[in-house]
Amino acid sequence: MTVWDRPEPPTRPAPLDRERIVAAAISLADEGGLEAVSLRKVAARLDVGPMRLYGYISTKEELFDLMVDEVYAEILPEERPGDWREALHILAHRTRQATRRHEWLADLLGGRPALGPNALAVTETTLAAFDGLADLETVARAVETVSAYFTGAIRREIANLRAERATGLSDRDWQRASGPHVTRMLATGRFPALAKFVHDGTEVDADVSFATGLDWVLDAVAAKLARPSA
Amino acid sequence: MTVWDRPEPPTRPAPLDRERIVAAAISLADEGGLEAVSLRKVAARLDVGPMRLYGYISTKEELFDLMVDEVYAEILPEERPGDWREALHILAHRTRQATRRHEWLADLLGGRPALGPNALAVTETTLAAFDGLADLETVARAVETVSAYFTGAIRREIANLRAERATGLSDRDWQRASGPHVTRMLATGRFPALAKFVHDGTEVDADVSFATGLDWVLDAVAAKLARPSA
DNA sequence: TCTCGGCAAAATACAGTGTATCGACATGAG
DNA sequence: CTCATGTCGATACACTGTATTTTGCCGAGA
Repeated sequence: MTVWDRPEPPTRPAPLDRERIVAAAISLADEGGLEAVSLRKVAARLDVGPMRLYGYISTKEELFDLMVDEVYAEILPEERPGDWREALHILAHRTRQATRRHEWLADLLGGRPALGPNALAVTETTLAAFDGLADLETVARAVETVSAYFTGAIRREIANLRAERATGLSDRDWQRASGPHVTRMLATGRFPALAKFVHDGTEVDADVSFATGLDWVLDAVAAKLARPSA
Repeated sequence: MTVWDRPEPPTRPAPLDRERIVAAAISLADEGGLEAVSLRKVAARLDVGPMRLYGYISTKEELFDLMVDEVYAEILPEERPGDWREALHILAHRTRQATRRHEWLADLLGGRPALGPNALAVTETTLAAFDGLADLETVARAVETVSAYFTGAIRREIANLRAERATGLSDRDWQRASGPHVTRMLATGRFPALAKFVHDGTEVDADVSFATGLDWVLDAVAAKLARPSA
C-alpha cells in the first residue's frame, strides 16, 4: 500500500484535494527550498488545520513523492520522440529544465524509486523508443546508464550553483569561493594536479558541460547497441 | 569561511574533539540512517551536553560535511593507480563499497561540493592519473561524466534496495513490491512497453549492472580521449 | 587564605517539526 | 425531534536545531 494506491477521499472533500495540497507544497518549495515545506505551512496556505492533510496524505515523504510525480508531468515530452537517442536526449534535457524551475527536485532525484503515474508515463515513452531495437537487458542498461548520468550531473550542477550563491563567487574562482581552506590546501603543494587544474582551468558553461557529457554517454550507448557483445 | 577553515579549538579540549564527534555521528548513521543523527544523540553518545558540540561544529550541515569527508578517507585508494581508466574504475567501485558500508552516504553524495581534505586528496589522485594525456577541458569532462554516472547509479541502487527492504520483496517483482498501484497501472494497457519489460525482464544483479554501465561510460571516455575532436 | 573575575560547561529556553489523540459539531437517518 | 456518524479542529507529545542564561570551577590578586 503506497501513496499511489490511496484513493481520493470519497465524496464531499470540501474545496480541498490532493492536487491543491501538492500545488501548495510545490509553490512553497519553489520559493524557499525543500526545507521550507512543512505540513503546517502547507496547511496554512490552504487555510486549513495541519491535521486535515492526513486525510489525503499519510506521511510527509508521501507528499514529496507526489510533488516529484507532479514535476514528471512537466518532464513528459509532448510529442513522441523519433528514435531512442532523441528520447534519452530529450528526457535528460527536460529533467534538467524542470530542475531549473524546481530546484528542490535535485534533492529528491534518485532518492526514491519514481513510481507515480507521470513517472511511469515517462518511463513508458522512453522504453517505447527502444522497441525491437535490442534485448530487454541491453535496453535496461542503456536507460539506466543514461539516467544515472544525468541524475548525477544535475545534482552536482545544483550543488555547485548553491555553493556559488552562498559565497557570491563564480565556480571558476573555486579556491576563493570555497574559502581560505582550499587555497591553503593547494598552497601546501600536496595537490599539484589539482592546483594546476584550478589555476589553468577555464570557466566552463554548465549547459555545454552537461550536454557534452550527455553526448558522450549517448555515444557509448549507441556503440553498445550497434555491437551488443562488445 | 567554511568548516574546513575552523581550527581545532586551542588546547585543553577535554577528551572531546572533532574526530570523536564525527565518529559518533557516523556510527549513529550506520546504525539508524541519517535521520537517526541528531545533535542531541551524538552528544549523548559522548556523555556531553548538546551545546558542547557547537564548540567544534557550527551547524548540523557541517557535521554532515565532516562525516562525508571521513568516508572519503576510506575511498582514497592506497596505491596509485596505473592509468586513468584504472583510476576512475577504482574510484567508482570504492565509492560504491563505501556506500555499502555507510548507506547514508547515498543521501549525501552529490548533494554538496566535497571540499574536505580527504575528498581533495581523492580528486588529486584522480586528476594525477590524467597527467599529460589531454587538455584540462577534456580531463574535466571525463572525470565529471564518470563521477556523475556512478554517483547517480549508487543513489538509485540504494533507493531500490530500500524499497525492496520496505516491502520485503525483490526488485524483480517490481509490480507487487510497489503495491497494487503499479500492477493496476500496467493492467490499464497504457504502458505496453513497460508492461512487457516488467513481465519479460530477468532479475539483474546489482553488481554487474553497475559494473557494466561503468564500463560503457569508461569506453566512451576512452573514445573521446583517443579522438579529442569527435 | 579569602575573594573576586573570567570562562568553559551545563541547564534552560524557544520556536518549530511530524504526527496521535480527543472533543465538539454539524449533518444525515430514523 | 433525537440520535448516531463521522469529519474537522484543537490540543498534546516527543523531538528537533540552536540561542541564551545560569552555574560552578579555577587561577590571580589582596
